[in-house]
Amino acid sequence: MSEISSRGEKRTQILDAAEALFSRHGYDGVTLRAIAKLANVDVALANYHFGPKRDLFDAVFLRRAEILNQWRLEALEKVISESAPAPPEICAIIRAYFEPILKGPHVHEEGWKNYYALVGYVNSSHEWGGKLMSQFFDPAIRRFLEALEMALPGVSDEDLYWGYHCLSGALTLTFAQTGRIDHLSNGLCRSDDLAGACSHIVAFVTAGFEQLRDR
Amino acid sequence: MSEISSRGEKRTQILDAAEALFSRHGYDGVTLRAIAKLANVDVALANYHFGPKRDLFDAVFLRRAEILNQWRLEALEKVISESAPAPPEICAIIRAYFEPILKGPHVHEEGWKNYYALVGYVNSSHEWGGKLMSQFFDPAIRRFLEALEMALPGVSDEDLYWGYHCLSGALTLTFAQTGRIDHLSNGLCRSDDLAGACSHIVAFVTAGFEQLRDR
DNA sequence: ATACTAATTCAACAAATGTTGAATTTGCAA
DNA sequence: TTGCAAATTCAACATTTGTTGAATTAGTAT
Repeated sequence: MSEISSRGEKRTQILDAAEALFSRHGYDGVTLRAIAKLANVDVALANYHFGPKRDLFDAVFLRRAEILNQWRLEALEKVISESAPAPPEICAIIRAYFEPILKGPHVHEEGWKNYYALVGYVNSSHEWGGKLMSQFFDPAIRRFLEALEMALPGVSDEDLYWGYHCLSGALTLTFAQTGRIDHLSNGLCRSDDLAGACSHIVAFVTAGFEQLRDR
Repeated sequence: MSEISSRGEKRTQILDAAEALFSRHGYDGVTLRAIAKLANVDVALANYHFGPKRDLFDAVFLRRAEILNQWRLEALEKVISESAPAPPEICAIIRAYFEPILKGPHVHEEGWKNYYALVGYVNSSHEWGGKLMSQFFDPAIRRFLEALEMALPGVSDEDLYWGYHCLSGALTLTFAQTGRIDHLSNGLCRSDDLAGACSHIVAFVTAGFEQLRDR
């Protein structure tokens, strides 16, 4: 008929719907029926494709995690190799961490926006924060910290980790897109303008790390 | 008998239990029965004291919000008046924002730790992020931004707002105490050591703001 | 002690939830 | 076309959920 869904399409529709809803309301705030409704699909289909609810959440999280990591690592290796054998500039490292994910053409896609909000939710959540984030993002992060260590010789590990903590907090809140800064700034800054946020954050965070040198 | 609860005590027990559970599992992840059980109380009692579930959540959030604001504003006004008529040091402003809440003797109390985690949850959540945070914390934040504006003449509002965004992200993630940095640093840094985190964050954020001068 | 009100429990409700197994449809190969 | 497996829907389940009204207890003023 006039249906747009071809074979196997509904599986993706479920992932998209789950992504949109989980990112806005969290794991427990979303019912399988709400997902099914948004995806124009029967309730039972989610279970058929993904098993129990928790596995569906994992599937949503996993789908874009690898792509994200790949972007990051590529940009990072490029920066490192281009400046070798000298250590890269701090600013270049920070940019390699932010720009691939905040400035690509994909940031205007609804799906990626939702996914970023989901990462924001996961990262500052107790239940998921520990396991999921480590599982998928630690390798890229460690490579990133190594690069910073090269660029900041003599700086203590403790300082570096807390520096990353600050960076991560800023990125996570950006991801979450809560509309908080919009309200606070009377619309001058917009939390859904990820690319616009990027340059401000890069400058801010770069200064935060550079300050570690003279302590 | 040997019960410890005197009259009106159970109301507080409910608030404490709700605080602990909401902060760990979010609004939808907590059932009124779980709260009642942790508080050693019947399910119906929460409704009797606070009305529907949502109002209980608000009550939990409200209980410590005013105290928090008071601490912050006091410290801020003190810094401003002590340096007047010259604008205060950026570092002093930042310290006035963080230290009253991260370095007081209360940070070791279970209740306050839970509350901070709750603020972390609320701040990066879609449903609450906008309304609750603005409602209770905007006045103190605006005063804080005014002080920064004094100390950073010529810096654009946009830069200031994004600076606050970064600061807020770092603070929020600290509040959340997800154990992420513990895992990442192999136990070298501990996310429940709020006072220890404070000095690192203050230095990082101060540099982030100072960088705005020369742009 | 009595009466009265606030605090607390008890019992139960209708609605919503995740999950399951059987039934039906769909797309494709023979 | 027929057969077959994957995809999808249907109908129903046992639990759990927030909420409510009646019943009971505890504290307090008279």
